[in-house]
Amino acid sequence: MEEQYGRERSGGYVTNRAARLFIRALERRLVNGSAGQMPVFLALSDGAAYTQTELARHAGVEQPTMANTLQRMERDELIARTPDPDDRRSSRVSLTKLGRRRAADAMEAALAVNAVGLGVLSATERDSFFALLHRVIAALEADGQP
Amino acid sequence: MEEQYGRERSGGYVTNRAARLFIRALERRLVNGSAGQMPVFLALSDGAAYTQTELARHAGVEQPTMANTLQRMERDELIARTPDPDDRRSSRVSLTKLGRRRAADAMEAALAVNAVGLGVLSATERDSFFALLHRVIAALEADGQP
DNA sequence: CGTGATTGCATAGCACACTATGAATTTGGA
DNA sequence: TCCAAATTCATAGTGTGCTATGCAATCACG
Repeated sequence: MEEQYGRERSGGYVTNRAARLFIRALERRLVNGSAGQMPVFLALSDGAAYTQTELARHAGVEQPTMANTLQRMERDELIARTPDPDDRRSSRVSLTKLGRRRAADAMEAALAVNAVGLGVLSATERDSFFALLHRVIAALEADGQP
Repeated sequence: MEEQYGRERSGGYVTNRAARLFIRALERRLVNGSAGQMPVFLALSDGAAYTQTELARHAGVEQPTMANTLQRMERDELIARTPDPDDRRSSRVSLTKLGRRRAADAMEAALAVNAVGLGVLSATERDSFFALLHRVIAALEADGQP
């Protein structure tokens, strides 16, 4: 018998559902700030300054997506851009004082959300969870390439 | 580029990344049509007619999200709405002939994407994958409730 | 029977993701 | 040197998701 295609056995459905629940759980814990800023906070919170392209690659999103996110974060005075002296096309992005505060809050919230979502799994199961997801991610990334 | 430990051990990051890769893999295989329509196709492809609220619940999205999706699908003549004779607030949504064709295409594409993404896992690992994700989803759903 | 609560849907406004495209700058090769 | 290719970023347009809110219809109960 053919495998019945159902929502509950669809990798796309379950990962999408889990991802949206993670995002909502995070945003409930953040009065100001939203989930798309997390990878930027993660990259910059140690004081480093990256270019937009580096941040996009680091976050695993396309460049225009990161451009929009940085525009909002600049509007909200979470980041600052300083022109790159060696390349006039480029800026180095770094956190403002406010940005560092928000980054610390966001990091704490992310830990709490992970505790809720993954806390129902044993340490061994958590390892399996990440290992399986990483393999699925690798397979899908390979599918996108020529 | 060295891996950032935090990102790779964040449930939100990995599920979000996997979900977006599933969506992109699906949409590459669909010339017309996009991923948000999948749950509607899935619910209606057996000829059933549901209300908007039922579809939203079935898809696991909020009502305004489904309202937008149905509006686009109606614009593209994939669905039709017939007024509910018993409740003048409500309509029953069903697939048009074009919608049924697109639903069949989408279902086939979804199976192909699952084969790519989950094909790297053994049957046992696939079972673990879904079981673990369902438990994480349940934990996060519980977090949202009072 | 009426009225307050609930339900079904629409709309507004935002965040964030994508593709496609273009402008400016830098790089590299003939 | 000089011009074509590559790189960096911005912008336009669309889809999908959310919360907040409002209106109309239905329901429930005193």
